[in-house]
Amino acid sequence: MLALPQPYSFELSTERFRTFGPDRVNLWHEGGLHRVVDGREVRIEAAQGGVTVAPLDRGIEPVVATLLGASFDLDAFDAWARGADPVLARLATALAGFRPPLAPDPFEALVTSITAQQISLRAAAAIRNRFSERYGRPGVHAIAFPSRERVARASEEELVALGFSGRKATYVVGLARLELDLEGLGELPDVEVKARLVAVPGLGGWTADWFLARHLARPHAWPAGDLALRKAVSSYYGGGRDLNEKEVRELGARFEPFQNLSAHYLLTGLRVAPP
DNA sequence: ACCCAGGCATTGG
DNA sequence: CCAATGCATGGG
Repeated sequence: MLALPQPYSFELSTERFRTFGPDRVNLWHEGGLHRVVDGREVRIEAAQGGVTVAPLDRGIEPVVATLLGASFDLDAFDAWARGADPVLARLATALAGFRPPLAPDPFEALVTSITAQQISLRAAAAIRNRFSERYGRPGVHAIAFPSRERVARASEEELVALGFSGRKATYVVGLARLELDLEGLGELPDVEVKARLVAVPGLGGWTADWFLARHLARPHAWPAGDLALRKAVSSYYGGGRDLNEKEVRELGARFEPFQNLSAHYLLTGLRVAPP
């Protein structure tokens, strides 16, 4: 049993893993979430006061806690939303206990974003599944996301055969082979993380923002360029008009200091509790 | 047979 | 500096 700060909604928090098609790395299977952690497949299920994790070997708990977004301060967000913003006040109630899941590993976070650039999340998931099946270590049902070392030995041609564009194949193999301490990025402030990432071919502002949001869980991360976020912000705040990236970025100031949680509540809100 | 989908780099003005 | 262009697959 892994206790999570209450309230916690396993159903809402894992919605993302079911909505865009099957994800072999974070696999929804018979009412539970399966993922390979440290080489062993674990099954995570809803339980009173948190989740059960089986098997619960040494060292598993911190990774699962990260995966499930345990570090977000939902109480503070909830209190702020009720006082500051009617839209989020409503979503905080409608989505009570929703915690954005995180990518526990930086290489996984970046490659996942590269696959999702420009194309639908369903198409990206299909390509990523083939990629994981090809290079990842299989568990029982789920597959471990391919390691950086394994991808460094892959060829661009192989990736293209899996459905990557020629460009994305170059980016992914290049990232795997790049001498850059991805783990060390977590020690740096937001702007510095972003600067280092954007300097890498294939990683732009959108990818860097999602890295800050969904890997590092940085409170101020606000992916204003994201198409789905722009759509969500437009429908909740745009008065029937489509807001452009600049407008969405400027509107982000209104969510200080909870831009990351606000973005997730708006995105999930649009699917689960539309205006 | 289209068109769009949770971008990015390159090229041309 | 900004606009136009090509890219890959999956779903409508």
